[in-house]
This record gives sequence, structure tokens and C-alpha cells, in this order.
Amino acid sequence: MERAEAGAPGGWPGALEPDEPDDLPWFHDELEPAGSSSCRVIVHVDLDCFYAQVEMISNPELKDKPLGVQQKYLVVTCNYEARKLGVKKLMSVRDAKEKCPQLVLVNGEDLTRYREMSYKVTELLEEFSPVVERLGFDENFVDLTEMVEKRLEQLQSDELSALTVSGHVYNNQSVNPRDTLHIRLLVGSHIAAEMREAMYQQLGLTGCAGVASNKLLAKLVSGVFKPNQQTVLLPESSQDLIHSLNHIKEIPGIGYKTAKRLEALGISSVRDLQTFSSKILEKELGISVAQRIQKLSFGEDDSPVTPSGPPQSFSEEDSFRCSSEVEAKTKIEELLASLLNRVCQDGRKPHTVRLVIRRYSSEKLCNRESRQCPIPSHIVQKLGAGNYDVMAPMVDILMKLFRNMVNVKMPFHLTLLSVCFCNLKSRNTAKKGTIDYYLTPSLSTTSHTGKRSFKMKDCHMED
DNA sequence: TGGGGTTAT
DNA sequence: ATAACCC
Repeated sequence: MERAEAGAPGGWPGALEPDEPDDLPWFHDELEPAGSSSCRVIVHVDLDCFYAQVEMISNPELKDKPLGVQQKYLVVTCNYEARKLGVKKLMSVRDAKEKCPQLVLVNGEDLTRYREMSYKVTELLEEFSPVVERLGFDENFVDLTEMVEKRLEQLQSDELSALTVSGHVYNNQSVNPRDTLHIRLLVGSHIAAEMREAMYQQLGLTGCAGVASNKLLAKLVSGVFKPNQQTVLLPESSQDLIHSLNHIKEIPGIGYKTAKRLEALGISSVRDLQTFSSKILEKELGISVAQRIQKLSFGEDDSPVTPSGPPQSFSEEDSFRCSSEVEAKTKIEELLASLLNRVCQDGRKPHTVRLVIRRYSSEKLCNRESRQCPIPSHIVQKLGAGNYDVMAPMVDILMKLFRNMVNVKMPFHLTLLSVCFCNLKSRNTAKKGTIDYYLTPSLSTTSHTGKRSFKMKDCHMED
């Protein structure tokens, strides 16, 4: 609904001159309804060095020491003590120890406690407003638009005029108390402060927050004041914020590949991307990517905060060297055992299983191959209680997938194995009144007999 | 580069 | 099934 039809006989002059090259981004002169009703208030919440915080909560003796969390030979994250001493994220253990010999390392290859804490944070935020989108384990977006509206209705006019910001204002921009957008964002900043306070009081976690009118800007502004602080962006400063980025790769949504292709076109700064021909960009990257990233370069992002809900998939992976089928099977059993525990806790049942490998060979970054297949229904039904019954047949399936990818009669060298359960169903997924409902034994009124007898006359069409 | 996740094609 | 993106 945001998008004007490209070929629509709109009232704008350019439509009457089809021969005129139109290289200006089409969205640039889009009329905002200007009514504040279309403006959202979004908060991005970003925990400080999350894994390190979880480790310091688990073992308070680590609190005032420089701490790094290690996976294989990498320090994937570290606390601020360690950062002061020169340790960076994703630094090799060798470099980190060299920079900082006193660095304390804990192993963070098992994500269980991080994952659990991560969901506690999301659930806490969902208590404020149910529209929470997770991004990784340590970031969440919350759409505060409705909450802000409700709070504004409650506020008296004298309270309204005395309203101040909680935390920083980007660029130190002055607030206009008569600007309804300013006021709404200020209310958002108070909600953000309450969220951070609740995270600290209830979970012992600190983090940053950014409040702005869309996800892109909220995310960018949350990182401006860094540990344990928050910042609100007022609309007049959005161009300053986006131009504070030194390279297009810093725009969330423009990844490694796209950045390389843009660089090949001579685009490296945000302004380069803003002013580049839309037509050529669409031809190079496809219309979808081109339009999306060019809008991002102006700080425009109409993507909604999509509630994440429960995870779509569970996976366990381990990077290690593997050159025999026996090694592979042992690792697969290990990964599977952990996964079965997780799936058991979740309550839903996966209907698809996938095996992922990474081959050694020519270090093509991110070369992974996968094979997947449906989990036979008689196995699906056993999931949940006795995982011992499902272990053997699942290993069998996974080894078939393995041999489908890897010719075990030839020498091979893998550097990673991963098992993934997906296509999760609550098995209440069959809705009442549908054929599936009556064909699902656990839902049918006669199912408790254990017999697969589906008599339509026994079923009621209530609801 | 680890050990995860998501969506689009 | 892969390829891109995110952390």
C-alpha cells in the first residue's frame, strides 16, 4: 500500500513524459500522509556483550576481570574490562592473549544458557507489547506505536508540556514540545527506559536501546552511546545519522555480497548509493534488492516489526575435522542427542530433518551443503518422551543423508557437521472443521480408543 | 571466523 | 537446496 504503481497513470508530471529518463528514486517524492497516524515508534534493544554477561551472572567472580567467551580458537565476545585492554570481538585466542595476557577465557560453545536467557529477555519485552521481533540472541525490536498512543491519552496537558526525554537525544537536537512526533518519541524513550530497568531488576542484564520511527533507524541509533545507555532519534536528525556511517556495508541489510557488488559499481558511501541511478541499480541487483537498499540509504525502512514467536528451527552444529564415516556417525549421534532434548522441551514436533556439512577444500567462504527429508510419521509421534526409541532410526536417516552428500568410498575431509530440525508443528495445526482435523488421530473424538476409526458422525462441528 | 538463526528464490 | 541476510 506504500508503493505507488510504477506504471500507474498517476497525477505526477513525470508520468506524462515517459521518454524522460527518470533516475531519481521513485519513493523520494512519495507523499507522507503527514498525519502522525502513519508514524511508528520502534525501539531496538541490544544487550551489552551478551554471552559475557551471562557468564558473569553464572560466576560472579568473573565480574571484575577481563573476560572472553571462547568458541574453538576464537574469542567471540568479551566484557568491557577486556575491551579496555584491547580485546575485540571475533579475535583469535592467540591475538587476544597476546594483547591481554590476564584475559580469562570461558568456553561458550554450548549455547544452552545463552539461548534460555535470550528467550527470557524476549518474554519480558513481550509483556510490554506483544509485537517483539528477535534478531539473533541479543537483540529485539518492539513496536511501541500502540503503547505510546495509549499513554498519550492518559497524559494531562500539564504533564504533556513538562515531558522530558529519558536518555540521550541524537545530535543533542532540541525537542519541540508542540511537535507531535517529538512527543511520541519521548514517550517511547520512557518505555525504553522502563524496559531496560526491568531487564536489570528481573534478569540482571544491561543493554542499550534506540528509539526511532523505523527499525533501521532504531537499530542504528541504539549503538550511538554504548554500554548500558539509550538514545532517541528525532526525525530532523535522521540524515545526520545515516550519513554518520562511513561505508554502505554498515547499513543493516547490506551484507558482504551486496557491498562487494556495489563497490564494483563505484558505490562506497551512503551518499553514493542515495544518488546512484535507480534504473541501473535495479538492473544490477534486481528490482527487489535495489529498491530496498536504496530506500535504506535514505534511512527509510517500512518493514514491520514481525513477532518472532517460537523458533522455526532447532539446530546443533560443531566445527571439527572429520574424514571417516565413523567419526561422522559419532558426531551426528552427539548432535542428535542434544537436539532431541531441546525438541522435547519445546513441545512441538519437527516434521523435517536436515544434515549440513562443510567441506574442507578450497576455502570458499560459507560453502555448506545440505540434504533434508521428512521425518517418518511413526517416528514423529514417538518424539517427546522416549527419545531412546527414536535415536537409532534417526541416526539411520541422517547417515543416509550423509552418504547422499559424501561419497564415503572416496577420501573426504569435512570441517563441520550440523543437524537441524525444522517444519515444527504443534500437531494442533490441523484446524477444527477441516479434513485434516478429522484425520488426525490425537484430535479425533475417538482417538483415545487407540483405533484409527474416523467416524464423521462421532465428530461435532461446534465452534 | 563460531554456533547459531531468518527469509527469498 | 541454495543463497543471501542478521547476530
